[in-house]
Amino acid sequence: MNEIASRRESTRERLLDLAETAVLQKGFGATSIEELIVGVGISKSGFFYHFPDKGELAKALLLRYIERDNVILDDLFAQADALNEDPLHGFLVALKLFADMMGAMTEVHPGCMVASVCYQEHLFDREIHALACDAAVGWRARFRARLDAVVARYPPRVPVDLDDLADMISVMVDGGITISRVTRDPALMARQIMLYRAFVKAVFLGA
Amino acid sequence: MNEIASRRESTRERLLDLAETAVLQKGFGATSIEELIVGVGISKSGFFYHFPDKGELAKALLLRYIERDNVILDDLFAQADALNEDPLHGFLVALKLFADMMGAMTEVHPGCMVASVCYQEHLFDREIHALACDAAVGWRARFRARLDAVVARYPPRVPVDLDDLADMISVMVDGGITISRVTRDPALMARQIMLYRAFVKAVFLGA
DNA sequence: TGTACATCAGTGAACGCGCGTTCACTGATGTAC
DNA sequence: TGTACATCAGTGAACGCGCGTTCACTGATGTAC
Repeated sequence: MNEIASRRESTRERLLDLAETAVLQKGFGATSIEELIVGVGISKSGFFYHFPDKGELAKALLLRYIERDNVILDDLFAQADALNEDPLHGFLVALKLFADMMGAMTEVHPGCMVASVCYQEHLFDREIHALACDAAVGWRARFRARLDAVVARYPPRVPVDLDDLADMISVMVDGGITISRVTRDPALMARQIMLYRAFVKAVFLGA
Repeated sequence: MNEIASRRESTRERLLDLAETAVLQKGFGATSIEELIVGVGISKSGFFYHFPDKGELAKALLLRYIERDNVILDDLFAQADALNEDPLHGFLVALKLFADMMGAMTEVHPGCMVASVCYQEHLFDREIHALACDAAVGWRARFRARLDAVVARYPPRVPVDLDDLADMISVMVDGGITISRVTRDPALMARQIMLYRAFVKAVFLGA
């Protein structure tokens, strides 16, 4: 917390920063320790001082990603709730804010860390997979809680399982990332989130 | 087309088969030529007789995957159309058939080849990326054509862009694969497709 | 029908490179007494 | 305040392994005349 530490980010953090962008762009396997240490300006042994092995880097990366993601979502919902009393309208506002946030990313959307780590590699131990699974279940619980509040006031007009509807947002985000990367259309993501929002609206308010 | 050729699959085809399952499970980078030739029972040089380099394997894999995918979708729509005159009901039946097909896969869903190739690797040249992009645009066109037919008879009750709604199915499939893998719930995929179906229904028939 | 040549579907040995990992060591800063 | 020791944040050299790739060669089958 002293001046020096806050002004210059710790080497470990810089390694994670660099690794994050690289992994999101080309995957974990294709990201070499070499490129990270060159970027940060330390020797290879320096890397192994911070991480016992490459798997530990993956774990740290995933952990940090999930934590940050949760902070972002907390902020977003807090913002939406500040503007709204009604649970449905709060949820819809949050989705709009989320879509805007995604739309603000001008570059082609980078990957989702959870998908990046889980898509490709069986390499990883179950510890890492469990981490990713917990994250997905956490998202489900978060959105499910919101939907429970909505459903208490707005009886759904379309029969839907609320867990599935909660999962759907994760599905849209991960799928949106993939399709927006493949088509090189960064705006696609935001439009898809808005479609999800339209669906939620139709379910609880009718078409 | 002679007896021998049809009875015993060609070595090249067996290489592609093996590579496909491996790549879908752990990604292209993590799939080694070594494991493929061991599985097929040829020498390493035998592999390079069939593919000039590993990139050419990726291209062949992607091409075959996209072709097969199109055949499956053609069949599925043909089946649905045989049962139905109305474009909307035909589309809804096709989506149900699609969800059933996905649900029938008991194992955890393997990846999508397009995502597998595009997610991780910047390694690949633009030729491969162009292939994947064409596939995505092809899916959009396919579903868009269906939606155009629907819209002619059923004015949408929710304002949606038809290209976005067409893309949404690709988004749901790719996202569904990721989330179903992470949560190890193979049935998740089918349920998400059914949610998409519910959305389409709500858009054109109302909630 | 026999011979000459071409193509197909590989083999086997060798290669160089980069990657993740190890290990003994070091110079600067912090803490105890 | 000075000395002794401990911890932190690395360095530098070496390693072995597996990977993709190359190249000269081969044995079986197909085709021309």
